[in-house]
Amino acid sequence: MGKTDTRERLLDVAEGLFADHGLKGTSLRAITAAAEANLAAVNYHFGTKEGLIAAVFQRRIEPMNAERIRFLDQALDAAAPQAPALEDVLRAYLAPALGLLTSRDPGAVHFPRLLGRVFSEPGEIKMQVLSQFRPTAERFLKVLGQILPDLPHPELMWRLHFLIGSLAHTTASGKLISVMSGGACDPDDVDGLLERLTCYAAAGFQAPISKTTTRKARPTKT
Amino acid sequence: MGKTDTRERLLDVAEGLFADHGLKGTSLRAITAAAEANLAAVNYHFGTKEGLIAAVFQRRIEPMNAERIRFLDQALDAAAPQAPALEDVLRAYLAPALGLLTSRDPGAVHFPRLLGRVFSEPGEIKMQVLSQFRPTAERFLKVLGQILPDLPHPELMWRLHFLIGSLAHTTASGKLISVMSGGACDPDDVDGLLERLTCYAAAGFQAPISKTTTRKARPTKT
DNA sequence: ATTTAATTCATACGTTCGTTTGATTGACTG
DNA sequence: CAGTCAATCAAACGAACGTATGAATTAAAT
Repeated sequence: MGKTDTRERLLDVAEGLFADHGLKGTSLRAITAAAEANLAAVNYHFGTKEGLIAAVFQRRIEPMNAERIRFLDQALDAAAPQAPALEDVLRAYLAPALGLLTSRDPGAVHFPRLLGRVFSEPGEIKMQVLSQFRPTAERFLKVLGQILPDLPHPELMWRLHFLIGSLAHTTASGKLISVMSGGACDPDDVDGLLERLTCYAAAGFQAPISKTTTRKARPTKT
Repeated sequence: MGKTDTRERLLDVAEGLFADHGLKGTSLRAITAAAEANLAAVNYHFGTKEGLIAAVFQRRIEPMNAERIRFLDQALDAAAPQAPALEDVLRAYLAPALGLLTSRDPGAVHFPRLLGRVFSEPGEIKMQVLSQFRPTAERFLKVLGQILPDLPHPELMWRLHFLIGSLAHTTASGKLISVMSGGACDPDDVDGLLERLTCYAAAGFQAPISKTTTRKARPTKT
């Protein structure tokens, strides 16, 4: 009793350690020790370290994609036959990622941190993870394009890119903003964070396109 | 002739390799081999691997801070005695980071990528690097606070945090958006990127504060 | 109760890592 | 010329890494 499956314990522990110390920075010995399992357990259950990494991501990404789509459909249904509010679409995208931060699932708390980190990992893993997000992102882009019909498609992609950056940075850097702000900003207030980011990004998405790409765009050098 | 100082060559090579493969993922042997130097050269010139890492960051951060302050003062002077435009202040913050992407300095091209990565590195190094950005950030926060007097200070910090996330993600993930957009978005158009991000963030900073933190903020569960 | 399959275990292998050492070089100084 | 000092070099060190192996253990099935 109590002692869950070894395989699951390894995933939980690895999730946290990967988020804290990076993929290369976390040894199988550290993982198996923290999970109170034998060193060979990882290779037995996942074949190789890369297999473990892939399993850690796979376990969370699919449910997260599903929840995003579900929230999006919810917003679409609620507003039908009209288009949903921009804020609601953005919330549908952000909430599943931020929601993990308050999850009761052990290990899930660390996943957003790990996810924010993967964007700056070497090519192989990054691309493999990111490809799993693409179909969901494209569904959102389609809806966003209908809400903002005047925005050219590449511009829309850039802005979603910016939003994902804000999200990733916020989840990956943890209590950093708390330190930088001297405690004035509370990163544990997930609901508040969701509102803040939604409202910030909604304004950004609605910004008029800058037509002056060729003006004295850059502050003068020297 | 030609062959520059070993110390400098090590810094240039390390900068690129760190950006590509991470700090833990880059061995001293890979660095010294690429720099055509002896393995012991790193320990001779920098004491330890951490010393090299610190030197790599230190070389770029101070000039970058100086340039940000210079651009900010430039904007302040140009608008005096009135407050500068929000866009110009944001540009002053973003331009020095993005400008490195088109620098002729060998290695400088890779630094923004490396910088975007450091936010998701383990505590020690992250805090050390970030503390060097703090004084500059506070100067910008002061000016931004004057331009947006109705925005509470924590809210302003959050929005700068979001902006830094967008910046870091854009520089760290390199050609990712090009792949995801099927080539529709060109990450090498640095001037365009600066304008895009400036205009997106300016709108975000000006967004009205969401008063409804307690409303049905989150899409309903289950 | 005996067999069978799945899991855990201690142990070891071959690499690669960061760091250290002591000799060697080369240029400048007295 | 002899002497000094900073820089480079080949070689080696112990530690930590991912992985493999075969025996020991457990649980399920016959």
